[in-house]
Amino acid sequence: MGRMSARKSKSTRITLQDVARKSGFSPSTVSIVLSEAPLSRYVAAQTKERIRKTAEVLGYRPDVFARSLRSRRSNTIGVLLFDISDPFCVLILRGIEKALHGTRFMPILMDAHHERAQFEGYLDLLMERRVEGLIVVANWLFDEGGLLKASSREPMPSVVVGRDVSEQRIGSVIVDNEAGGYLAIKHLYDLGHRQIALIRGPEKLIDSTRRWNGIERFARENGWKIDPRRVRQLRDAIEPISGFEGGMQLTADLLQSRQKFTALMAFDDLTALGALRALAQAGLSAPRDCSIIGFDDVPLAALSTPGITTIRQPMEEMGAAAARRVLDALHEGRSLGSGLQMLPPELVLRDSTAKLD
Amino acid sequence: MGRMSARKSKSTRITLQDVARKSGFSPSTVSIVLSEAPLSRYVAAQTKERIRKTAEVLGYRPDVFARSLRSRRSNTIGVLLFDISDPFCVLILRGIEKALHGTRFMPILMDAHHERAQFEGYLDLLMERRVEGLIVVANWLFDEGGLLKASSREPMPSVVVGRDVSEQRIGSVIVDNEAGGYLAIKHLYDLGHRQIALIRGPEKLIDSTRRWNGIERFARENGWKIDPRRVRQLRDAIEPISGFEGGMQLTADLLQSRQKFTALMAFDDLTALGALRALAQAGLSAPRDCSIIGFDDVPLAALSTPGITTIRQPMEEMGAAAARRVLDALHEGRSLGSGLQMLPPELVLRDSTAKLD
DNA sequence: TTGTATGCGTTATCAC
DNA sequence: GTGATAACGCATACAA
Repeated sequence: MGRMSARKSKSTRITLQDVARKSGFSPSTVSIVLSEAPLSRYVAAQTKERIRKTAEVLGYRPDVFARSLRSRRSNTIGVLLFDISDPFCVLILRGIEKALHGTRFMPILMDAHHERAQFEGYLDLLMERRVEGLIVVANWLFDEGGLLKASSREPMPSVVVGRDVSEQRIGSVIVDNEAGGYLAIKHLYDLGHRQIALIRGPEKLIDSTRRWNGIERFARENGWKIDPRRVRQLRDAIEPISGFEGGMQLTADLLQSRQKFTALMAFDDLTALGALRALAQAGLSAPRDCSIIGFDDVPLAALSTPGITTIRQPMEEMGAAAARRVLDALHEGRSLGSGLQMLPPELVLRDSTAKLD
Repeated sequence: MGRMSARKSKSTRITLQDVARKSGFSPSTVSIVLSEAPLSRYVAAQTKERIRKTAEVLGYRPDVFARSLRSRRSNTIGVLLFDISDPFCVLILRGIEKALHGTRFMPILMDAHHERAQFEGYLDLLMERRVEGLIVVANWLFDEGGLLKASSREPMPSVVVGRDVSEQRIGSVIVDNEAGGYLAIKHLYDLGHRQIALIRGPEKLIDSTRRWNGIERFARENGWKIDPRRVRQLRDAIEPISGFEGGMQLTADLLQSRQKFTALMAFDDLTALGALRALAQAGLSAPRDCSIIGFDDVPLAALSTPGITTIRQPMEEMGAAAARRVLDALHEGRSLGSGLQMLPPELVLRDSTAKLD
């Protein structure tokens, strides 16, 4: 009776045992062959063939849970988003997915809704699911402390994309913000603009400083003077959308200040869109009355009218790079994952900037 | 020696056994208590207390894989997106997440990149991971055949949000497109517009027809005549972004046709943005020269200048509704999930429409 | 009300 | 080159 029990599976779920019986080989051999374990190198080609065929015919699907329980490998990589509604994230995601596609790994996504508690909670969840690696997509502010803590508790290859946390022992993939700031201001300058208003990013965001450094370097190199009266700064905030509000408000403020400016460099595209709105409300339009340049090249930048000239972050590539680093670390066994990787930005010409006449 | 083996776990992973030993109860009791099984009703309060405390102290984390292997439950719900880069999806996602939060279920996201093959592949992947329910977020075209097939192979509660596939045995959650079309045209009409251009959605998209029906009903009820010379239709396409291109092109076409129109109703927000661009290229602007209304209320609609007046789909609610239906079916054991659920649209006033003077 | 015994489907370690 | 056997960590039927 006990011997028969395996036979009476009602839901006709095919197990490895079934394949073994049908093919005439032992479960071990079947397992080795079907999971392409190293040992399968020593299995006769004919045997492999027969086993594979049988599995195919029976429609065998390995049980993920049994496999993971036994092998201690989940074949998953955790992807922790800080806020998926930020268009910045989506393309990064795509890059990650593409890089993971075809490997044995599948991404598990969690969105923290820019809430710290959720972030930690989901991190725990991912660890519980035994993800073998971790990619954090960070936009704006996020507290890397929690990540560090968790990551050290159960060390695994971790990469943060969008934030430089390389000082900690975690890998980072970011765009070269300094070069981006330089490119942006250079573009406006090359168009003939000299009276340029600047909206800096939030103080606590390291990106802000980097981009600013790029601007200052350009100013130094070209004998251009930054007029502090034409500079504003976004306030620290946790929601990306606040860039729009901020851009709108600060631009209105700039307009009221009676400091003439023929061009405006916004911290990012959302800020630029806000600036556009403020301009319109004052009866002005870009680029006729004022050129505007953004940063990021989120999808919206191309869809607004006028299209926003901007500095593109290669987001898909950044995502892919992050994924590849995790994969490499996983593959090579070394816990590599530390160190900073910077990708070059790129000027994208659209219609919001024009030559000063 | 054998007896000791449990003790020598190197990575200090705490198992249920450890909790049992430490607390002095048997593994089964501990299991019953910690997983809050029905039987735990009969366990002495004091026992529960002691077991919970011990687990807490030891830092016990149940092994997801062992648990799922044994219980045949994955505690996951598959979420299959047709294209995450469509802003339409993101809010739906959020709704799903929020509804699932706090339940024992966690969503597993897969993005098909509007490719049919990927769709099927990921569907398989999800089944392999033994998701207990399925939510498909469908925008634009998608072939429901595959879903149906898979779903019938291993029946589980499935809901599609964004497409009406209730004819099949799958649940659907959508916005009331007919009411939406009605609302949109009514708004323009109420503003005094009579010469209204219309850009219909792709022919194969059932939503197009529904919205059109709403328009026709309004026309009938108010003695307004739809002039076919002012009507255009988006071509069938699979990428949501094509709405922008289409809107731009068709609007340009309308402008050239010399059929005067004072307002334009676009199939969706992306189409409206395209129309805005075409208008600008012709030296016109909304709402001064032409009022424009969209559909969906994707995040971009609020950020463009002028802000797009639009018909809001309650996306977050739709996602939540879908999730709740799956949860209900799961909870009640019945395979309910069939039937159509329609949520009401809502007019969102922004700046792209104005009274005809 | 609690404990014992067994098996979920795999993979890993040996032995042959 | 292949097979027997023992875990992996948990949940549950059944016994007590």
